[in-house]
Amino acid sequence: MDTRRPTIADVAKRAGVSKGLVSFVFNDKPGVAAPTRVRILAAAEELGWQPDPVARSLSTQRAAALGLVVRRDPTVLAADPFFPAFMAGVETALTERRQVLVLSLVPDAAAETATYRSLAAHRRVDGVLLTDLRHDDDRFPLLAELGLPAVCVGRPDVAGAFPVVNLDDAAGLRSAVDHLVGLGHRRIAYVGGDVGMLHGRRRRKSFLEALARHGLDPVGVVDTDFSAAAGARAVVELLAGAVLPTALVFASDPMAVAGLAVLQRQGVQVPRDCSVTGFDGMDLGRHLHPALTTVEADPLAWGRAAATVLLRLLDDGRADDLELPSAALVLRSSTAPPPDPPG
Amino acid sequence: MDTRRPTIADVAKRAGVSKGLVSFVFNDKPGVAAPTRVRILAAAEELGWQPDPVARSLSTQRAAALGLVVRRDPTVLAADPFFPAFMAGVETALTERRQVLVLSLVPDAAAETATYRSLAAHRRVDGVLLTDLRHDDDRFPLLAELGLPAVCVGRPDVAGAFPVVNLDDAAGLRSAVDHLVGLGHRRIAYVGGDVGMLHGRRRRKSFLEALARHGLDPVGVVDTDFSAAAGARAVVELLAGAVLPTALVFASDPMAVAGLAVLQRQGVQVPRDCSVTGFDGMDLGRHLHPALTTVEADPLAWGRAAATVLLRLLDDGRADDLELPSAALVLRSSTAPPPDPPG
DNA sequence: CTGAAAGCGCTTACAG
DNA sequence: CTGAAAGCGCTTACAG
Repeated sequence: MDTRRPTIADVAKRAGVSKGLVSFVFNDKPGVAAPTRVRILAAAEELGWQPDPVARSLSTQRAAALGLVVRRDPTVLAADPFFPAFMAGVETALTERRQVLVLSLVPDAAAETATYRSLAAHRRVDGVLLTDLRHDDDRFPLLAELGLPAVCVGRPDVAGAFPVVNLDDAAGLRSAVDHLVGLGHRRIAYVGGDVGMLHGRRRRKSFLEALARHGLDPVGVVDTDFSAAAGARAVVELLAGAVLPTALVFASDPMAVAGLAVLQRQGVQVPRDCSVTGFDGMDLGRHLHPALTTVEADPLAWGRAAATVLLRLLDDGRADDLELPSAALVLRSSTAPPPDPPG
Repeated sequence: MDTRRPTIADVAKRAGVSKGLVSFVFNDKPGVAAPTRVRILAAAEELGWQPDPVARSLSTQRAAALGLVVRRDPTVLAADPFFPAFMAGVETALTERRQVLVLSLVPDAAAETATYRSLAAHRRVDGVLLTDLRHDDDRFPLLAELGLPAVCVGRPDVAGAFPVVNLDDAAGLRSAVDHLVGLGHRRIAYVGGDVGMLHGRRRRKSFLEALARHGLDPVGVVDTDFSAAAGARAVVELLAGAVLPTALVFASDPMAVAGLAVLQRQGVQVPRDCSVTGFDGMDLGRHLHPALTTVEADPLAWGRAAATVLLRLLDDGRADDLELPSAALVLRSSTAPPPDPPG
């Protein structure tokens, strides 16, 4: 019994054709007579043969792999519900296409750059998914230099060399503000994320704009690094301010959870004395006391879409931008009318 | 200007040697004269050449990639602090070795099997990291059939074909129980995880043994699937029982958080009326009110160790098991003496 | 200690 | 519509 795995030559011999023909069939090239095609497919099937991606890579110069380089502190990453779902979505798109996801978790900017360089130099991936887009993002010039195709997960702030798969945060934040104002809140504060990241920056802007549309100014705005610790500190700071907010809008769920704890610790009851909204739809939020009102997106769909668009870019040399359904407010029990409604 | 990337032939020509010699130098084979070696290295350096992993793979039949297939619901995965840190640890071990991590997130058993088969059939990875070990784990026969090397992250329940990198949970659980008993608790209940998973099963056993050493029986034991929702349900169930626990030991932090909320919702104050301990060291736990007493391991070190051992196995054909420092109890504020100490 | 050559398993012009 | 051959960029016996 031959334990050696079959090669294209075995299939060719069995089908009574040349290797080239077999290759043509498996690459959907035109010009193979239907009966021949059937014979070849049957031979491959019988032998259990599939093209070897490594050999194919050497010929085609394509890796059949997509890269995702995540530069985040593992602790912050662990608290974030986005990535696992996003990756699962990427996965669903890749599997059908016999592609693979190469993941790299890096601690800092230097490691990030080194990783992209290494991925490109060794052609380990054909393209990359760009998440956590930053203001003046140095990955754009880097990828241009490396000639590595990419898609932007979220809208970049520069005219793009790369296709964009966007999911609008603003609408969700607007609903959160509208909801609070509708409840009667006038003294609303915001605990934002990392403004070096575009989504952090945009959520902040969306909050301020939404508030302004009601003719309101924020009672306080604190920028953070998205960590729970920073969220907690921000609340301490806001509570020490001159005018106490009756509602707190957070740019992420982990911060909202930590903020909630600070409020409770200081004897502020949520939502009776102060309302709280989060952002991200962390599963744990629904199991808190009180359950967290938050803004939820669909990161799984986002991941699938981003991978699909990147694959399209690689195949066709171009791909259209894609706009996904917006993030939406999920009402739970951390919001209520303010303690002393005006009027 | 030549934009074509250099190949081994270019390096050989520049150094005035054959391609074989260059290859020997870059694969640390003996038998290259020192001066020649230096000349070759210099030529490669000047040209900025490094061996192309794809071409190398085709010759060596090694992928220079390790696989991690995670079969978990994205929601449960998102709540778990283990994986991001574990992967970051894997990363640190791989980078130095010019290896890459191929990650696959799969929803169910069928997809899991298909993924391992595909990874093996296409030689996309040289070996895999086995996490979330299960009782009677079907991955062992599968990997044996596929001839895919692996290392076990945690101790399997069968005599192993694969090296084991273990981190003992039992000690941490024991400290949690000892701590509670030392505080005066006698009515302790346990909210466990998925007993289909070995760590779920072992934590349960460790809890029961630790309790038995104090001559105590649990007031209740509930198995779950490790999800926050199940943790919440378990607490509802325990609170409806005949004898109320004064302390709850949870097999994971997300369950502990959800359980905490249920207690609070039912007017049970933590830790005054009931103490709570978690498991895993989720960062958010430290920012809760009350901050969660938990059992913490070092998943980053675990990831690095597991990858290192797998690489050793691939290089040498064998590798010794490795035992890491045990998980340890981290005291915070969710534990206190029981409301009515006996005696 | 070194060189020339075959081979890894594909793809893709090129010729017929 | 089909075949023979070169080439992708390495590694590794084999011969000297």
